[in-house]
Amino acid sequence: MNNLASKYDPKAVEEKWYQYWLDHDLFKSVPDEREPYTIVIPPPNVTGVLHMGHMLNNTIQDILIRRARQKGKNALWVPGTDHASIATEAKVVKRLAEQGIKKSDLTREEFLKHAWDWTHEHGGIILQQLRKLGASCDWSRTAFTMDEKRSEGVLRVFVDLYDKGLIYRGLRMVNWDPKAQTALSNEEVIYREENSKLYYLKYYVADDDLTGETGQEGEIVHRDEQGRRYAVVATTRPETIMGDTAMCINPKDPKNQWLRGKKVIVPLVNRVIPVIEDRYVDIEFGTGCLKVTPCHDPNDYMLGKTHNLENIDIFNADGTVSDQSPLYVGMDRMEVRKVISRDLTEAGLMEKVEDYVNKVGYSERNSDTAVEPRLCMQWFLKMRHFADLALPPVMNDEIKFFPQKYKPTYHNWLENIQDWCISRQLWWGHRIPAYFLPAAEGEEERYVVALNDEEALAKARQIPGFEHITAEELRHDNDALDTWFSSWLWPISLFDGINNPGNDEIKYYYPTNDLVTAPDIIFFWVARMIMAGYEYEGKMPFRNVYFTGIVRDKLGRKMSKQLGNSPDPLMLIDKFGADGVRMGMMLSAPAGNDILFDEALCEQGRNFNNKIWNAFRLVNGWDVDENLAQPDHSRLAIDWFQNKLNATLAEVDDLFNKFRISEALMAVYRLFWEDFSAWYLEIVKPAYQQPVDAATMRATKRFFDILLRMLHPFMPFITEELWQHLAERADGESIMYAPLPAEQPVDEAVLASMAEAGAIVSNVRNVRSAKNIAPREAVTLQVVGTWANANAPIIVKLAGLNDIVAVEAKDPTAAAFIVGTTEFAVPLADKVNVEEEIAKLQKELDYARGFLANVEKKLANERFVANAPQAVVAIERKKQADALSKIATLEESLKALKQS
RNA sequence: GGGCGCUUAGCUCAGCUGGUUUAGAGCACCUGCCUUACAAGCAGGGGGUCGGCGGUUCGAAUCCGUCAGCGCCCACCA
Repeated sequence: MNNLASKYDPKAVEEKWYQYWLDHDLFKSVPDEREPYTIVIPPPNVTGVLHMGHMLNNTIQDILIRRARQKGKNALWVPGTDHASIATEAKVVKRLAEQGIKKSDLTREEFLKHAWDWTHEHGGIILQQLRKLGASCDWSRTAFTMDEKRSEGVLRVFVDLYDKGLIYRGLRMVNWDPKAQTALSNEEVIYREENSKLYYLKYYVADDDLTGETGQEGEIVHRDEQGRRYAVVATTRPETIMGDTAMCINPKDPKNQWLRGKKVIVPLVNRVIPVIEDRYVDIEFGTGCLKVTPCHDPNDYMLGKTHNLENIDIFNADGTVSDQSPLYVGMDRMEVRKVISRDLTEAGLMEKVEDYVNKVGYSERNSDTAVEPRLCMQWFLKMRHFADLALPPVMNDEIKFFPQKYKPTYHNWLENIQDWCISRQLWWGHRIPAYFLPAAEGEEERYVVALNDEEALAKARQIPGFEHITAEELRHDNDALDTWFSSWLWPISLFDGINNPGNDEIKYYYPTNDLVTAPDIIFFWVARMIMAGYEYEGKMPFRNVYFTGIVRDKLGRKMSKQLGNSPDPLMLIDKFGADGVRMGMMLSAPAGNDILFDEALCEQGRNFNNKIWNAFRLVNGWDVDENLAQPDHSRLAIDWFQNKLNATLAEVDDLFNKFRISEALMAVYRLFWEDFSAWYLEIVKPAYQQPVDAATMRATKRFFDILLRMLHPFMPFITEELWQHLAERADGESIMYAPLPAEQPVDEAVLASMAEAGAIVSNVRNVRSAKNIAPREAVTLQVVGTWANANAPIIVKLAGLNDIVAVEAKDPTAAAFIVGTTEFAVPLADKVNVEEEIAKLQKELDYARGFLANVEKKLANERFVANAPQAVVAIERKKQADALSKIATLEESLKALKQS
């Protein structure tokens, strides 16, 4: 009857259909008269490998884009990759090191050659992996943040913002990554709580005459055995004392009044430094004495500026001690901490060491490297202007965030925004288009900012005194731009909107519709895209932002290589099929929460595929008899399922509009498994080897078609595979473009009637189950009193009845149950167990009485009757009447049973 | 220190502006079934009083307050 295997085999169909879609350019989009629907992919690192976060994120995007196609939109999903400067450069440096090559031995050009080689070697693997998932991106548009167009756009934007006065160069305390040896933005620093130590160091008073008394009331003066006085400073970073140029106390601190105007000696270093006073110092913390190291702490830097302190930079770029320091030159900062702690102790200059928990900043890209505050010249973008552009549209929901809870976070960040350090001391990236003019030692650096060498030269020659400067004399800035300085242009640059403003593509596709991304890049990327969008297009870059959760394991732990709890997505696809994995992702992804991923969910997805597959096998195997009349139960089932389908279509639509995609999937899942397979198909299914009538077959295939369309965004492969068997189609056609039916009204009465019929069927099955009555053994259903349900033929078929008969009083040896207010009974002859029946009915009676008591309590409350809406009171009265009737029925049944 | 969010069956979550029979779903669990679409399955079943306390109300899982626990984001206390 059927040549399809009894199990669905994803491997046999996935590659075939993906190739089919590619061969027929079905993911391709060009502007036309249809309404556009656009998504730009959050570009993964070009040399990255697919992980579970990508799986989730891209599954959602694919679902949205496929659904948009079904809705008749011109759907475009643009793919691409990100050059990820720090991460990629780090990988290249590491690889070179393995070959015995040091970056510092290479020229910029040589290094970049290696980097491009690496990129071409590993680049785009991740995009290949996305195809396995079924991602329907328009691959002909694949972009790279460092390809020609995107690079040109970045430079144009830099020049433009410089010309607008929004970019400046300055000496600032920045976050320095000593491993990558580059500056970082504030956002690239991750603070982690750490168990460290608080070291209490002795700073002796210089030229102490030893005459000072113990001090005034409230003063705390330390003395050693010789009577020499010293101050105690608490610090977590004793290795920076070589850079100390002052000690600071709060002028109002009673403990330390005696130190005012004194000078103290830096331990080991023996440098004499002044005691300064500043209200910045917290009297309560430690001893109230703060060591001031202006070059190695942002706050100390501020103090240094205010109090005109000397700056001693004791660290090199790689975190080793510089020759500015009198001690430990060349030693690594972390090593120094250990050594100096010992040396201080041995010298008797350590008062004590305490355990202390504090937060230490780490580089986001080199997570094992503590960030070092460092004073250096960098490029910055003024952010106030951009914050003012980007805040209102989100706060007033022109751009909607899903879930909404990220709005305050966004607001808070923009309110307190600081200038963005955009320069990186890296080669892999967009080279900063600034050109320095020759300058004498000590003279202030002068530069021009221009798109290319020629323009730079022309600009330079306009500067008085430089009319005859040559290209060779101009020095191109060696630094690259922060990666995010290109990513923030993504929704514009993908359509060449920077280089070629107002072109047809940008006009058609921009603003894009939905952005799907993880919340951890809300500042790095989302906020900045909004800024660039308004600056360069005057419009939002996207209408909705859907923040996915972080993918965790089922115990709620973050996925990590160390824990080994991060499954390989491709292995999962191999095991469960792409559709199964997609479903597994979505089943675990409630909107707005972290997702707890469990392989069992992929298994559930695979099982569902199998369910669909087998339902299809069933229908596919039916023979049609054109002359056969349609049975009543089939006609009724079709009417019911049509209504159920309409209701679910509306429900799914609503859920999608709210980005409740998991719930939408669950609605379709239940519709297919419960309503369609367990009920509808069981009703219309002909007896073994019997044909089905033509009308029922037509309706069933039509339902199947619509169900496949509804499922397609979630499970593109199996739906395409089965769809081809349902209808004749031309080469190049695809379920991907098969529209969903328009909204249709739902007849609630039909649904209610079937619900009642279903309850009756379940009750009879329950009796069968309890009494061990074989499915084939027909039973009779008695109805006590008057009752009517149009779906009686369905009940007869599904409950395996030979008849439904109305009776005045039920058979005394029957198993009884109540649905609604009507009592039903299945005569059992000798099988009845009177005791059990009594117990069962008694339980129901107790429940009904309790229920009634509740209702009557309400109705007895005059204020309820007076104040509650009429409708609510009416409902309560109906409940009361129903309960009374049910109780009467039960009491009568019990009485009869007990007499028998 | 500031801000946000969460706490409903064993697990993961719905339950929107308070009242559609004394709370729903999926999974898990229990019982019985290899009933020719599917054991990756079928049928049936048990299970929560909605974190604690107090308040508003005729009526609260749903609103307010408070306490407890959990989580996230931001912030220069060395």
